[in-house]
Amino acid sequence: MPSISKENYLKAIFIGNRADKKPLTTTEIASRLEISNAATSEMARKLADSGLIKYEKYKGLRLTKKGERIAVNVIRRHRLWELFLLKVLKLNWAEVHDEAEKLEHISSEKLIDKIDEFLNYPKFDPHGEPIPDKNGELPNLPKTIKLSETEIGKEYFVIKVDDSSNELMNYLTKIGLKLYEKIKVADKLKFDNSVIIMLKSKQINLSKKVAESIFVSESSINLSRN
Amino acid sequence: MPSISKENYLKAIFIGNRADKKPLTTTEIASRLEISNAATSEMARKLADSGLIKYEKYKGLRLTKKGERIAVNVIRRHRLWELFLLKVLKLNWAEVHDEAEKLEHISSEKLIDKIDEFLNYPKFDPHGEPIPDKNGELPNLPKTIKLSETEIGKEYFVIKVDDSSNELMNYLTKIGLKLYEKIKVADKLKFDNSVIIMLKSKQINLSKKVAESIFVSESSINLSRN
DNA sequence: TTACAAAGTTAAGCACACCTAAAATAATTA
DNA sequence: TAATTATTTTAGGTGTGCTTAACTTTGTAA
Repeated sequence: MPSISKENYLKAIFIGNRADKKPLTTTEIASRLEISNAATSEMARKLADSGLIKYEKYKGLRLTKKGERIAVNVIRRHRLWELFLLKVLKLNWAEVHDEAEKLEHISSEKLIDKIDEFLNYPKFDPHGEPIPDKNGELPNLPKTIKLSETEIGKEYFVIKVDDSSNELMNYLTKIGLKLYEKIKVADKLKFDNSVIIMLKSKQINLSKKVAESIFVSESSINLSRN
Repeated sequence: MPSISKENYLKAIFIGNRADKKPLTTTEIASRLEISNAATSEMARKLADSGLIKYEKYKGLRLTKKGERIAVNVIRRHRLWELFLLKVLKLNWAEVHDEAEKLEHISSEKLIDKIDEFLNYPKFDPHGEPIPDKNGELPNLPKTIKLSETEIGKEYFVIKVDDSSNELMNYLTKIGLKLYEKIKVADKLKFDNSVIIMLKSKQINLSKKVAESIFVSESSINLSRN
């Protein structure tokens, strides 16, 4: 079982993973984890020694199958805790992330499975990110586009929101925009690139920045696993 | 905020605290935490430096008010988590303790308060140990005696059980003996010092060892805080 | 194609929390 | 009381994960 620190490196590598599969640089990992380059170089060597990543000096690094399994498991633990803390224990957005960040490293497999069961095997976390199952399988996600890139007049389902800002989550909660809801794009203003949507006959104007943080799909998704 | 390690020392000192209030020895703490004497001596110095314990070399140590506040808070976190894991997430006795042992150190005040609220401000953990409230106040406990020291023919309420053995907890669960239940001492056998009790018209023979691990009172207790 | 800036690695050192072994102190017994 | 034994502390050392500073490699612009 890798240390908390090692789990965080593996998770950062998994999440930072690029679409083109090119190796990540140690610098990218360092900046993501907010530690020095030096620490990352050193850790890269250790992780490579234990077969968790593939690493060539000056060339970057990528997860091995073994490392990926661990990373996916950490992400499973994180996302289940986030959902649990928000829905069951009613923590707010700001608290949920930080708390899950700690809990993900110290929860036994058994505890996580119990939480999974309690929540009835959810497929998505509160931001719409997929929750890997016990075997590391991710649920299918429909293809999503940014709300800012939608077509006027069409209907969409809200599938995912950027999880990096609690401010955004609070705002969306306040205006009543929830995941999986159907919306209609009423208009898009050239002037400021804001998007006007219809949500249950209510008209809402979303700024460019907000519209770029909301991911929608033309098809809805099946939420439960069984 | 003290480190996990420091919290464990403070907790061990609080729990090991003697009735006569005499200072504990570093050796006692070391054995409780299963670490070397040397480590404990060193830590005693550090804790004394930060004003969490009073420590005189070769003379033993005791908590200061400040140290006690922290210890009680750790115990609050532990006992709330134990109850939560057992009742809500249905972990078994063996898992509950180890898990709580980790969770108690990384849970924010806010999270603990939410758990407290979810459980409706319980006064006792699953072993019958009192749960300190947010201010560190412990609920009143009735005077208890060991089941092995009761009088034949009298009725008692089960108040507390020794929390050091999961085996015992499993056994009590199996025979259906729960906390707060009323029992009648039917007989006590001189032969093997076992105790025969009536539990809801069912007769159960408890061995000397079991009877010494169960604490009872003649009066029942008020379970909820409000 | 070279030379130099940016990116990345190694080296040396620190804090923490532990260890074993040796030294110091306290307690016990002759 | 002195000697012996038991307890407790100090000294020196280890592994982890971080730091800054110095060095090496890589990529780019002249």
